[in-house]
Amino acid sequence: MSVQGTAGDLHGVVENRLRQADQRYTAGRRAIISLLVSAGHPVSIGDIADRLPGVPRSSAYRHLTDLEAAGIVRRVTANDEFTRFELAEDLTGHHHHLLCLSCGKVIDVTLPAAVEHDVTAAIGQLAGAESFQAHSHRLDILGLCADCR
Amino acid sequence: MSVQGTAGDLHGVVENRLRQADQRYTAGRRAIISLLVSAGHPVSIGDIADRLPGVPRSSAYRHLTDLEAAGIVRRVTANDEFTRFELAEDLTGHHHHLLCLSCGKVIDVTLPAAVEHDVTAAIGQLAGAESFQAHSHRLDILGLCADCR
DNA sequence: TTTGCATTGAGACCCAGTCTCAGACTATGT
DNA sequence: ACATAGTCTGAGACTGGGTCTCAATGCAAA
Repeated sequence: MSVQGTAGDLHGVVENRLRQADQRYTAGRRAIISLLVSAGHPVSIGDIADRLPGVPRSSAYRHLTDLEAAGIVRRVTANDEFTRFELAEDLTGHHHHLLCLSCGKVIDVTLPAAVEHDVTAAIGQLAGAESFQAHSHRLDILGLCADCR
Repeated sequence: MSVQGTAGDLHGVVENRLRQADQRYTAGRRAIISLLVSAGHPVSIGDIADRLPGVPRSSAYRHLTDLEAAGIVRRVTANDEFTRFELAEDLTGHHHHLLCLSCGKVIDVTLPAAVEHDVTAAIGQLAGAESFQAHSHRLDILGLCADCR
């Protein structure tokens, strides 16, 4: 289901999606995508400011908003932390998060396929009962990471 | 597992928990708890300001922070919306949320017990593999409510 | 009633995130 | 090569949710 392969493939996919949204794959956007890929976990605006000092804050927000609208990145909101961003699920595969309540660290994890399947089926039923149109779901596990426990 | 019963029981439980945290169950806090109980769904600061005009914003935040620290209320963060608050799970029972991406509405739902059990077991395994100490989990279903779809 | 401590209201303050606008860049037509 | 139109970018002002401070008040125990 997910689009995986070399980094070159991924940049091509990103470029195509931006094209479909009438947008260009410029240096600033490429820098942010490369950062998200190399990080391998959700990244905050602060991380981006640290690692990409040449990209101003307003541009970073704009890029991320545009990339989100084009279905390339996704927002991750921890409990009361600031927003983080990661590559969209269809570029990386469906997964969930371990969120450390102490340091804010985010670790990606994947449920066993059978459990994920049951959850998805249950969500379909619950949503149907409320006439709710479900687009996606997120399962976040809150606790303390190995460093903070 | 959940502490349920009459409203009187609940206020007693709240009072005891505050006592254990060396805090009093004062009029402002009681007003907020009553609002959370009567609302029956997560409530935003804006809702509190509307329904409890006598409670200033700074006091409302302080009360909610204190109540959260005492394990009486819980924060619910929608995708990029502002924070909402609800009674802690052990006062209302474990449940999950349908979050409307358009209007921000939150609907409480409960997974079938068998699915919930499998999810909890899977979380235990995933957390263990990462040396992560899991305290709780949240499953949010994102989409459009009946009014917005 | 006094003393000590928790609680409260009012408002200044902070800062993540948004908005605006002028200038730079890029693609395409001539 | 030049012009033109439209997109993209940087800089900074602005917004508003959330926090912090501090003086005043309320409550409990002696």
